[in-house]
Amino acid sequence: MTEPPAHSIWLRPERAARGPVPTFDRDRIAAAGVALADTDGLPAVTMRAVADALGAGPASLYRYVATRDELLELMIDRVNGEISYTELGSGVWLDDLLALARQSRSVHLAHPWLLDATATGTPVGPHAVTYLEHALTALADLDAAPRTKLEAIAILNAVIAALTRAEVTRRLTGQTIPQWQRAQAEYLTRIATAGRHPHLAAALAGQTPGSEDSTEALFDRIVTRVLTGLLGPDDLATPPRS
Amino acid sequence: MTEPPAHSIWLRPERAARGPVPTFDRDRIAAAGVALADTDGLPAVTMRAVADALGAGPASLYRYVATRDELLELMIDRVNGEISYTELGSGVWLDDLLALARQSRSVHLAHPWLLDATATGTPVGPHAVTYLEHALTALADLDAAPRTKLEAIAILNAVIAALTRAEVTRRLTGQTIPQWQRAQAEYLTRIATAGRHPHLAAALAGQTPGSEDSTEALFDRIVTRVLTGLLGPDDLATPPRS
DNA sequence: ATTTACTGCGATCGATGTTCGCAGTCCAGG
DNA sequence: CCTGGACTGCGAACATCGATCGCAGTAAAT
Repeated sequence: MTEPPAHSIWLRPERAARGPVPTFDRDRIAAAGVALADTDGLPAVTMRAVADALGAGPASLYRYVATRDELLELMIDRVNGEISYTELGSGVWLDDLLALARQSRSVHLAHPWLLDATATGTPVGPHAVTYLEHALTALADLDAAPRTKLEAIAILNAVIAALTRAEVTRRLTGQTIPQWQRAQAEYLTRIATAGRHPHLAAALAGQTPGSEDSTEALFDRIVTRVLTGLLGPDDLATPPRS
Repeated sequence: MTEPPAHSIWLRPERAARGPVPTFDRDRIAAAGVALADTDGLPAVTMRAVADALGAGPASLYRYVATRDELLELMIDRVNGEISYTELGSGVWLDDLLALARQSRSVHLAHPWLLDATATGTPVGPHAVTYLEHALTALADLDAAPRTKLEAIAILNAVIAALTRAEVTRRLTGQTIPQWQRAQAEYLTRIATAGRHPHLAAALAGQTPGSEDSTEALFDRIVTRVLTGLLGPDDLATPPRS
């Protein structure tokens, strides 16, 4: 009766009661995975690669992790631990959430693979729970249903992800690596100028690549507007329709 | 000198000038992939599965598609073609974008795998361009920079995806399929009630599972608030900070 | 000391994306 | 009408990946 632990990895004890002392631990494994992903991207994080980055055999990892997705969960939670909460506690919920968003953004920029890793609806690890708790703390004085607050936080995270993804791809576009971005741009302009898409053509033509806003300022502005739209007073939600 | 076409699939001609008439075409392949994904999920869409759903050999697909990701692009574009634009043209940009968002939502609900397929920053196909054009048309009379409009649309799409993902997982939670949702809920409540997370505990306790709003009404309300926050008048963005 | 439970891991399985080469098919140009 | 070149379908195979199995060694519990 060796019922396998169908639980989440966070509910499973890290060390067993009996048996030899393990050579590694979850932290070292997660660190190795993060290092690999940071330098060579998510696809480079294979079980074998992580294993012999640790100097272990290919099958040894399965003593610590039930599946590759659990390894990704460890990695995600590890970089979520890099978030700092020292700038919170301003007393203004919008400022606190903005600080939180900035922290999340910088983590995503430092670990671009995080965007792909969290893209599939991944369960939340301990550090994500800490993040959630701080966000709810920031909203404690706000008069809104808990459900509304949780939804606002979820949407904030989605917006952060979208903005950061655009930023990452924009950063890579200037470099040498990518191929499909060129193809997409060529395709877009070709389609737009081939008639039948006048507004798109105008929008693409109206792009002024130089003299952009500071990326941080733009990020702040958009996050601010989304948050005020979501959590601001009710009369903002029924605007100039008239 | 058989330089392979490094272009996007949308820039590549579907049929060759010479040679035998192909047995299949991109539409049929995309349809087969969509059918497979609809019934058994995205992982079921393997090259072999699609091939012999079509009655073809495993390697024949590569005459139509350079890689599996291109097959996914075909599938994505195909379901994007299910979007209807008949309810647009109200003259009020918010109503038009809301109608667009509703259409996008229903497509995502009809094809849940779309969430995972578009999660990785995928290039846009012809039908996505049509979608973009309609969104820009709705915003034509609005006084804002093209860049702002494009960003607002991108964020709207991200919000739609987040809301729809929550809806899909909520729908599956009631059923038999998933395992990790239970584990996650158990983990969340255990963590929250184990102290150190008072606001989370309060928020989870404050959930009233019965008497929820209509999902459509909630969707409309959130999308409306996000859009007015993003594209509404400027004085909304500097709120009760006082 | 014996039992029990765990660890590291070589070998291996099954599945998947993709490539190669060949035989057959169809169109363009003469 | 014919012929050459280009394309098609596809069986076979390759590389790689996630995951499993079983065994020898080790540490704690009894």
